[in-house]
Order: sequence, then C-alpha cells, then structure tokens
Amino acid sequence: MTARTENGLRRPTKYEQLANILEQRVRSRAPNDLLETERELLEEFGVSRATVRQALQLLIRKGLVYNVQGSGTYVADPEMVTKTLRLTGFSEDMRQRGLEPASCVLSQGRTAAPSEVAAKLEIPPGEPLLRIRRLRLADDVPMALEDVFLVAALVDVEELDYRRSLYEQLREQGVKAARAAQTIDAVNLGAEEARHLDQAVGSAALRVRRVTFTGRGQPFELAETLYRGDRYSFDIMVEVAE
Amino acid sequence: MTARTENGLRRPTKYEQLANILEQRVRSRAPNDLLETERELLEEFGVSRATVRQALQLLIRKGLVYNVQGSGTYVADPEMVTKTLRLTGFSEDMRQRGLEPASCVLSQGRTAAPSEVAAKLEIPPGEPLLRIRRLRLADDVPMALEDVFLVAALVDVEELDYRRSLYEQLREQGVKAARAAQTIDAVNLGAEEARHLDQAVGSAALRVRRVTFTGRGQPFELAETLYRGDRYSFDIMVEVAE
DNA sequence: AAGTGGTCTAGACCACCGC
DNA sequence: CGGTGGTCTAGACCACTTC
Repeated sequence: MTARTENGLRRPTKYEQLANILEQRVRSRAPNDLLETERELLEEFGVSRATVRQALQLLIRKGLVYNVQGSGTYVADPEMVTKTLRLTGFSEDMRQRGLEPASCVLSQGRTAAPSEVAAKLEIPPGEPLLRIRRLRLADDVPMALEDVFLVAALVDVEELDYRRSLYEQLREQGVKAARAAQTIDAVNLGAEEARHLDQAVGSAALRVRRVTFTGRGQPFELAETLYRGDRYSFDIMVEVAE
Repeated sequence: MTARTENGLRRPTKYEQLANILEQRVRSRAPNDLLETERELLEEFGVSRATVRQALQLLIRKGLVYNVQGSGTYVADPEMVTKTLRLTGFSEDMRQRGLEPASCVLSQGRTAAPSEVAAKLEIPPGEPLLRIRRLRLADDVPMALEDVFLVAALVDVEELDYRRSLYEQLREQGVKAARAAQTIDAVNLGAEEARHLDQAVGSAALRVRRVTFTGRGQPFELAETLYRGDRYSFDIMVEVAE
C-alpha cells in the first residue's frame, strides 16, 4: 500500500554491484578457499583496484571473506556469517531465525518524558513521547516483552500501524536509524512479566536496552526488551580493533 | 637497503597518525560541531584525499564522528563513544570500567576434546586441549565464572602465566585473535555456580559463549563465561548495514 | 624472487545539501 | 548555485607471504 518514493530507490554503485556478484561466487565455495586476487578481479570486471577493494571491504564486514596480507583473500567460515551484527527489529530478527513473528499491543499512548528517559533521548524532561508496550510472539509462543519510547516530535503519530515494522515506517517518514547503543544484562522475571511470557516467576531473562540514533547523531528511540532466557540468545561477531 | 622494523614494532601508517591527531582535535570539541572539510585536511596535512578519508573512516568506526553527505563531517555524541565493541579479555574489560581485576584458578589441566567442543574448534575429537576454570573478581568481589578451552597444539603450555592476560601471552606466541563469534543468553544459576559467585541459587546470570578465531579463520579458543546479572552488563554499538 | 594485500598519490566526476 | 562528502580511475611503492 506504500507509495514508494524515489529516495527508496537508488542506483547501485559499482562496488555494490561487484560485491553482490562476488557474494554469489563466495557462497558457492568452501570455507578457506582462495578467492581471485584483487588484480585478477579488476581485470575481469574492468574497474580500478580501489573499487575492487571497496567491494571486498563490504564482504569482509559481512563476515563472508577475510584477507591475509601477502597471501590472498579467502572464503570465511560459515560459522561467522550468521553472527554478523546488524541492527534489526524484532520481526526481521525472528524471520532470520526461521520463526513467524507476531505482536500483541498491551498499551499505547502519549506520555511526558520522565527525566531519566529524557536524558537518554537528549530532550528536555516533559517533552511528549509515544510509548508502546507489546508482547512479541514467535510461532505463537511468547518470546519477548517490549517497551518502546519514541520522540513524538519526530514521528507522525496518526499514521503508525503497529502490525508493521516500526523502523520501516519511520524510514518512510524520513527518520532513518543509523546506529544504536545497546546494553544487555540478565534479570529475574517479576510476577507480571513472567505471566505475560508464560514463565515461572524468577526465571532468567535477557534484558536489552537500546537507544537508537539517526545518521545525524540524534537519538529518537529508547527501547527495553525482555527476552525469555530459555528461548532466545543474542549472537554477535566481534572484530579485533587493532 | 630498507630500514628493518625492530621487535615486531610496526611503524604507524599515515592515516593512523592522522587519525590520532584528529581524535585529539575531535575530543576537544562539542557534539555536533562541524569538523574541517576533507579538502581542508588534505591541504593542512599534505596528504591525499584517500588518506584523509581512511583516517576519518577509523574515527567513524570508533563512533567519534559522523558524515552527512553534501554537508560535512561532525563530532558525534559522546553517548556513542563508550560503547564501541572491541574484543577484549576480562582484565582489560574490567579496567575500562574502572575496576581492579583479579583471578582465582579453580582447576587447570589437559583434556581430550569432547566431540561437541571439537566441532566448534574445528579439530578432530580427542585432540588435546588445555582447560582453565577461573573465578574472576572485580575489586575483590566475585564477578564471573570462566571456563576456557585452548587448542593445546597452538599454545606453549609450560609458559602460560594465569595471572596475566591470556590474549596477550598468546599474541607473544604468534597466535593473534582477530574475530570472535559470541552467543549471549540468560540462565538461572545452579547451586555450585551460585556459591562461587556469592549469589542466591536461581539468580539470573549472563552467559557468554565465545569461539575465537585467528586472522586466518582458525578457531583456537572456546570459552563460556557466566557473569553475575546484578553487577555486569554488556555494552555494544550497532551500525546499520544499510 | 615473485606475487599478494596494504598504503598512498593526484587527479576526476557525481549526488546531495544549503543558500 | 558553490561546496560537501561519495565514488572512481590509473598509476606507484611498501610489507609480507610463499616458493
């Protein structure tokens, strides 16, 4: 139903096209296979070496290949591929795990920002916020409890459809998520939380608290999600900085 | 007739030097301040634009600055700076949090790799492993229980000093950690675990399971760490892939 | 010694932002 | 419109691995 505007469509760059071709090629090979050299690739595709390296950099960041100086570029172990960290919402996360996501809105409405929330969103206390509490299901089993605060000034409240991806709708309104700071810890479920998640009181849960930023560094979302400890795990790939 | 590098000390590249200078500059400015343009920087430092961009890319990945196409490069919000994800061991992790790390070895020795462990380390079952179980303390308070398997063929067993950083010693032996795949979930502590961590039985704990890889994609370490839920949280920054 | 990825240069044009 | 970051070229030399 969405009227896809021009800004959604963008002519792909050369290195993106090249990365897609190489991704196909890489996925059809075995781990630790040697890839073509950069000089072979620039010859084959008629681009400069910088473009080849930019494409390979994309694949490295996806965890698909790795470089060894003086030796070559190699196909990475698939173990690493699945765990590359991306910023996704609940729905996409579940689909990647092969589960069917669903939602149940527990409450929803406007509130004035409490000082603690306001600080994290870098707005004055009392500023209007949109708050949504949802129970999130995967294959019809309760999976997570989500409590989201959105800066009301940035979102068009009337048009939000809680059954669709929140990020997707915000992107259509020009609010593009670029980074998120997440804090993960473990907590014991309280009575009400346990009841919603169909767990015993005191069961361990993964608590993920997230502040999401636009490309301009402005925070626009604060979310706290409680995941069932027995059904959910958080997978990430970490690169050594140096 | 080139000058040889000494003792494995690497001469910093131009873009690393430039990044360090710019980092100083950036840290002395306020969030969302406009940085010099790329063309001003290449003029100022007498380098090419590619080198300037490579330096800025480092700062972007550290979360210190952000770009807006057609507008400029800006100082990022400090909220993001602290949470950049790096692969660190327990000791360094604690020091970054301003806590004094300590260790207590619970058990240590050689074992044959169980099939499940062998699969994750990509070695044949029964291969010799070094196993170390440690209680980790921060400011003299129990913080985590750590169970580490190392591929014995890759480490010089006699020389390991359990009071020093494991990664540091492995690096000295030529085993350099480059990536790690981590799985994080929440569990309730069992009786023995709770006793070690000075917690009530059933308390929530963060369980981090990690497989660490060398630059060549070879796994050499499998570790499982249980962090006290009431004292530890895992902080990460996520970039949107696009 | 030959070949690889890593760094670096000096240009060029494009897409986008703000005036 | 001028200025910005984004992309791209065609070279060059260096550090490292491999033989």
